[in-house]
Amino acid sequence: MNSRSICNEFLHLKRTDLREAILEAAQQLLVREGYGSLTMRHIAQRAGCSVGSLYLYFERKEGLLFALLDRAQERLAERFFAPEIQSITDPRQRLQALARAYVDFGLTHPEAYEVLFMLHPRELASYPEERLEQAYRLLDPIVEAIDTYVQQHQLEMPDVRVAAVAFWSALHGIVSLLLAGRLARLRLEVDRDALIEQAIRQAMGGLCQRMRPKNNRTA
Amino acid sequence: MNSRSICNEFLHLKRTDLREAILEAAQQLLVREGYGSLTMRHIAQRAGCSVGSLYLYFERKEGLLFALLDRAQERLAERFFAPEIQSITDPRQRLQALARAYVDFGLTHPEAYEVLFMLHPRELASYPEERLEQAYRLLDPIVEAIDTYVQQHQLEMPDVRVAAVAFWSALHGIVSLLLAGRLARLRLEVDRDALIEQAIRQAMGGLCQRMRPKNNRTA
Amino acid sequence: MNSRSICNEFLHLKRTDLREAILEAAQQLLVREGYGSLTMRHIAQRAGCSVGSLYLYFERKEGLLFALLDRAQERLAERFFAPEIQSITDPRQRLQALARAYVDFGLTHPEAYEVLFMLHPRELASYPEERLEQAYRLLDPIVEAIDTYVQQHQLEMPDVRVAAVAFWSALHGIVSLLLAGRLARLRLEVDRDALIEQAIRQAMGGLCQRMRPKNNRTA
Amino acid sequence: MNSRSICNEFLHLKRTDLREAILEAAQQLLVREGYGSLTMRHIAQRAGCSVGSLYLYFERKEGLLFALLDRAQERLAERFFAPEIQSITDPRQRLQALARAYVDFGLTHPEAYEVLFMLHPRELASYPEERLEQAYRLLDPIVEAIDTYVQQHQLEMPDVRVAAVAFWSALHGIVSLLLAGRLARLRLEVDRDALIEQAIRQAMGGLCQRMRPKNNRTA
DNA sequence: GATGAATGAGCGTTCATTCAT
DNA sequence: AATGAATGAACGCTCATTCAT
Repeated sequence: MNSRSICNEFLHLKRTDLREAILEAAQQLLVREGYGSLTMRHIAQRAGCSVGSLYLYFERKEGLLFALLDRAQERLAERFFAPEIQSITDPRQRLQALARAYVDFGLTHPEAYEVLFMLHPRELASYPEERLEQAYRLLDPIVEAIDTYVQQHQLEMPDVRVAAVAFWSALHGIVSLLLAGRLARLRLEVDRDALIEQAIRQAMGGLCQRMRPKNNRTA
Repeated sequence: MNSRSICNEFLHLKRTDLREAILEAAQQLLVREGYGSLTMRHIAQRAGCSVGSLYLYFERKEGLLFALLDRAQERLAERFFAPEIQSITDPRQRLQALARAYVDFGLTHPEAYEVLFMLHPRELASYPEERLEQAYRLLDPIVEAIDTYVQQHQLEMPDVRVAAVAFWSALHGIVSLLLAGRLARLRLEVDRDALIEQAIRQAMGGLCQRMRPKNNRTA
Repeated sequence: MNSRSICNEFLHLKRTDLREAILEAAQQLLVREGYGSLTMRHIAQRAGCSVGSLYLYFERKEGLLFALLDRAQERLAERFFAPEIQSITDPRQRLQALARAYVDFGLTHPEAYEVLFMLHPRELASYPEERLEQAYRLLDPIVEAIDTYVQQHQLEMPDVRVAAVAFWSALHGIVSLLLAGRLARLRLEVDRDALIEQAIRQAMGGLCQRMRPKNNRTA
Repeated sequence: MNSRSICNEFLHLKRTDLREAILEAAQQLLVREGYGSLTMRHIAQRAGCSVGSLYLYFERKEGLLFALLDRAQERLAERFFAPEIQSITDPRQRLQALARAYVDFGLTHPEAYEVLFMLHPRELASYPEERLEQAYRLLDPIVEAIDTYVQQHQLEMPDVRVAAVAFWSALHGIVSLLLAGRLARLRLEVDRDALIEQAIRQAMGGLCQRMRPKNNRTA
């Protein structure tokens, strides 16, 4: 072990700090200025380091984005597996809690959400397959909750995973529209929270519509 | 007579059609390569003309994007106001037809949908206000259909516009996830059409969940 | 003589008019927007014709500039050889009248002056030698007036042509500084006309300073 | 170690000197090829660096021009405040020395002169006001010298500042005509230096012409 | 005679990336 | 570990000029 290694160990905390600072800077820039303004120059400037330093921690810009994705995944996972939610036994309430957690996560961590679900896959073409699949495994809690819910209420449902994806897509719809600011111009009479609550209500309501199929389908 | 003229004759392309060719090229590029690759050089190359020619038909890149938006609006409007849908009298069936038309529009005209609903508003900052509001007025048929549906079925619903937006956001969710290719890796057991059908079913089912609110909300 | 020639004769006036309109447009643009903004597009737009039409009357942009030069020469010549000036017999008064005419010409026809004396020779590199020399022959009236003046007052003067050039350069100095707007910031207490009058006075005064060389040179 | 490093070592050029090399290149281009050819690409090529490197030292092209102006100002100031001139006590001789210094400065530093006094103000529209006024304050030594001269010789002169501007404009006239090469074709019998000397003589002679106004003005 | 569509070259500028120090 | 100087390629855009009609 030469002096450089020693130095590295000694500086270990600082090293990690700069890496984090870079990721934070990139995240902030992404959500504030948009992907088009997410340049290495700006990241370095906001992180308070030189451009070259970025390449000490990330091989290329793409790798930096991948790291952002990893972070975002972790944060969403923390939400989904939090004791507050896991301790809810009633499947409907747990599903509702998960839905709220998802939307809340998207709105309070727009940068993470944007990276996770709104960045075009093109930009992440070479994101390792395994890490990407891991991302979508975040849906498992929703699948499980729906499964339990369906079984308990004896609902008819051909494929619970399909229902879960449809449920998730409804949540993604409201989050992405809100994040993109597309609902601002609609001049709704209700505030944002009421809209969200209604969207969640409808998403959950959609899960049990199969109970009375006869009256509705051909009415 | 140079090679271009020959080519043009061969392709039966009048020069006036170059404007359309440019828009087509831009649309294809946008959906295939992403906004980041939507450069004037690429558009010109794909349209088979020089960069300068783009500026004969569009004042700036922004104007070209705006024209794309206008086209997309027209196409969606054609779908929504088609006789096949307008002739449906049953409000539920008409709503379902609108939902299917919306999703189908998004999937068969991904470039239009992407421009309309997935491009970041930042890129369209100077899109004329009136034309943008006109775009969102495309949602009116959905609002009306839901309104009729709710009244006919005597459903409780605090604000039909909010419900319509939530309904729309569910549709947008499934379309945007499909377009972004985010559902490809989930290895669902059903095909794409079944997933869409289920998503629409849940979105519609969500509209009538308020009929039995007491047992579910606080159970 | 075919029908085309007949047509040409018939339209002869119109043709000449367009040529004049182009030159006028170019002149106005040159003085209002500067050489950097003197583009064929702008000229055509202001002249109310198409870009291609410019090339019917001028082989290239350079040729158009040359024509501007020719016009400017003619205008200055008209001033210098006007009866009002030619009829002045007193050499000093004629010289003064010429000086005033020169400065007035520069200030009232800035576009012509700019083309004649302020455009960088680089831009006129291929201006035909003969036409350029003809331009500088415009100085002849000044030379003659000074010559008569010197002889009449029996002034000592080694080379009257050199004196004339120096005299002219003083006039050019004040005109070019005024045209370029460089004197605007000096916040002089006098108005423009007084400054011009003083400049002319000094230029003329400089011609007779050799009369009393002893007291001045070594004082 | 690539070829550039070798070249740099060979030329004993430190990297910090690149800024100077860029300014030198720009100066040469400006005077040799004209403002129209003063492009960032040409500057980079002549300076032996890439285009991007220009932007390491100057925020924009305009900033590069401003730096040129600053340099030119300094050089002229050095001339005017040189001990050789400041030590001259006789006001007439000092004025003559200043005039010679001015003309000599213009002819030996044509690039500086062109930037300072011949570039169209349009190109320098956003040059900071203070720095521009500082440029024109360079004329102060001339004003002072004339003032002293006038007082000592008890000349009549309504406004010494106006006289100074007229004096300066005479100098500017000869310098700008020489720099623009407009006098080359006149085929004068005297050489350039004699012409300059005569122009200065006339400019100075003009300052004392008010001594005998009565006989001349209305004759 | 007149047009307008078209182009290739070039403009100022910014980008992700490299590398000697 | 960290830097900052440097670059080639690409960006959106404008130019003078050509040419079939």
